[in-house]
Amino acid sequence: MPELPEVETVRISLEPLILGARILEIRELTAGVLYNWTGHPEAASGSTVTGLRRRGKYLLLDLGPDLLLIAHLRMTGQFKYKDQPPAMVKHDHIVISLEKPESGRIWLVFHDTRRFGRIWLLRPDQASQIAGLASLGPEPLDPELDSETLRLRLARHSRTNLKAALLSQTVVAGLGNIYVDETLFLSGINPQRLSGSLSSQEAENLLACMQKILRAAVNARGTSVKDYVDALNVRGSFQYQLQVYGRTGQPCTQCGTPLAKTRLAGRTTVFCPNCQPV
DNA sequence: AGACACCTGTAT
DNA sequence: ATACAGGTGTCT
Repeated sequence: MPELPEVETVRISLEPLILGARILEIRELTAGVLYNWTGHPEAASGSTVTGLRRRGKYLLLDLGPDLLLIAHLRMTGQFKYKDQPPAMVKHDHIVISLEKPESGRIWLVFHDTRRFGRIWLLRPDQASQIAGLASLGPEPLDPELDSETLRLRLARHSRTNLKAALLSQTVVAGLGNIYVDETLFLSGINPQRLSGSLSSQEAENLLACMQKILRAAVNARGTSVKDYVDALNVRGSFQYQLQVYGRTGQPCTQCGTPLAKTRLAGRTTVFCPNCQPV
């Protein structure tokens, strides 16, 4: 479900609600979702949420200087914020109960229909052991990222197509099926183009389009095609701005040509054959 | 680099 | 009954 804009929206919505709160207990309702690498079942109890960060599609909760809670929502994972004792429902897997200094108790429930999502409780020095996190490419919205860096990182996967390369979190972090298709459409680049074939000018345009799409999606609080809601159960609105994702056969918003669908990197890929020529 | 696996729900 | 869904780790 969630790509960079959705995870960022969860982070933004949760930050003012849980920063400074003290964890009372992390309760596991379903085995295999929580990976406690600290060696202590109660390691988090008594620790304070001192920071909420995002890296790619990972959400990182700093629990003081010596403890870290990392979450990946994968397809259908969701944090539900509650200020009343939550009634458990199907697919609730983890309950974190906290206490705010001046107010009362709050709860964070990790809910995940498909159970692909994961939560790790670990020491900060263990974070590098999460392979997917350690191998992430640069943040696409980092102002330090330049298009030549992007072009060279894409060129490392020169024998595959741009769709697959942009989905690979090691090239650039945070894009998934929706935002890769939207970025390539806005760039006017065919998703089948070889990853190493971009000119410097095309790479510059690609990065600018990627950033424009991601910023607009964050501003719209993410895309809610189906399941996605933030921690306060609020849907995003970027689905109303989608140009290609989910619009197979519908007319291109730029030229009217019916949008085409193909399968790349195992994922449905929608593009305009006229605006994104091979 | 690509197929398959992991899960459950929904649409056809 | 079958295909497909915002993702990614593990096997060819």
